[in-house]
Amino acid sequence: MQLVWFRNDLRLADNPALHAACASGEAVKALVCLTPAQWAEHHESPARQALWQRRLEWLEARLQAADIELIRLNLQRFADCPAAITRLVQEQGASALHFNYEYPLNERHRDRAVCEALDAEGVTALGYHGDLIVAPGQVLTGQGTPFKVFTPFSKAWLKRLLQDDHAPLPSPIKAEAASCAETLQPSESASEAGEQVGFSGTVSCVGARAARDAAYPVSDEALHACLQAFVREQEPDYQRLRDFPSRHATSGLSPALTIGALSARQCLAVLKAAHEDDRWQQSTWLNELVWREFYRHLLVAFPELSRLTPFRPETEARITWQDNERLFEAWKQGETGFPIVDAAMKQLLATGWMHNRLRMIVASFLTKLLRVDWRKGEAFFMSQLIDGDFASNLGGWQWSASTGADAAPYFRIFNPQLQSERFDPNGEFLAEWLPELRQLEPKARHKPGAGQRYGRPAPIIDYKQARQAALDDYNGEA
DNA sequence: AGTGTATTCGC
DNA sequence: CGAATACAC
Repeated sequence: MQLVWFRNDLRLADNPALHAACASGEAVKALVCLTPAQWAEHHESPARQALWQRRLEWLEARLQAADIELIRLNLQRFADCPAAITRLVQEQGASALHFNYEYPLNERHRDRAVCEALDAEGVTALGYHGDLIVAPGQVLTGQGTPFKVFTPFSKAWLKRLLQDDHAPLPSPIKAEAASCAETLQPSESASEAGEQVGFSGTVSCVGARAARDAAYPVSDEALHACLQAFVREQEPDYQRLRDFPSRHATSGLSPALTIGALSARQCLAVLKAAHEDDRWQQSTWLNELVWREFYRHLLVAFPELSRLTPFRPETEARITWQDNERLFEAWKQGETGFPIVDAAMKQLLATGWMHNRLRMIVASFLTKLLRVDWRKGEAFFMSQLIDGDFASNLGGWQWSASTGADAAPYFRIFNPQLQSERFDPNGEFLAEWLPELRQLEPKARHKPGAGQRYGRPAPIIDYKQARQAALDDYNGEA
């Protein structure tokens, strides 16, 4: 008997670990380790945990139909895994354990300890790079070193991609009868989406509204319909429309990617299939998937990143973080008095999801204007996001704080009002999340007047002063 | 994946 | 005098 250990790879197709176990010809059982104390330490959000559980139930039903039992080990922390899995392997008489790698350091330590424990029992434990399109270590500079800058990485990544066939692995489990297929809600589902790359996984089907209703679909039928619909109908306009939060022009597949209900490789396959020529290679949406790959490759090449150390410590040494709990609290609650920041935070609090353009705006606001340590923002995002993904979130926050690989220069400070006017020109997004502002003319919503506040708080900082203070601090003039 | 300010251009 | 451009931060 062989075991497949499912983690954030809750899928049947394009799953190398499941594929290998089934290919052995032996009986197969599936395993999950429930480690709520560890998830809490990782600030994993309730929304993400609920999505993972729902998808697990879907997966369990499919596995059962193929006579694959799902075994749940109720543990607390990753450190409990080696002993519990060893005991299980002995009880079940398993000959091998298969799993797909996860790249944060705690996960890698967990997996190494499990491998060593099983090795001592004479049981084979095998890992696979099922989470990535191109495996870590496969994209290197001419000197054989890892890339630290995105643009050359992406060129080398594409070149490496084209050297191999990256067709997704088929599901080793026969398709089920359509009876348990989720039905897609008409019209809304495919268009409400968003994807995240800077800060999170990348893709979901239903955006904001659905998250609030716990209505992100978890069946393959629904997820693949969403992916197909996005690539066919929205991806062509993705570059033009993605930065406007009110347009719902992103894929919204990030929660599914983050828990591995969909793989990046499956996304790529659908994108390629939609093109008869090579133009898919220029897709801006593909570029977002490459960001996801980049941040995972970095995490493998520079394991210390997992300890929340700045990628470039010399940059962070020049920053004095302010430990102002009042300002941090205002940011968390969406009560800063800056409409675009507050609307974005309200969207996050209400739905567990935030448009990526807005993630950049609120992260710049927190790190540059409030000068709150980026690690506080990183942890808060993880605690709220339904698509919380350690590598992407970490990469996004370090990019925003200008401490990361290929980060924004420190002086790149977003002006919240200009960003609002540029990316929500008609004030529609503001009106959706700050209903008090609906009484204002669209153009006036970006900056409520000095006297009348229309039910919104006064700005907690003076933008010009805060911007100058950040620059002065960084330049050593403080 | 930016902003602020000075300078120049064009009417 | 607004738009385009240049450049510093």
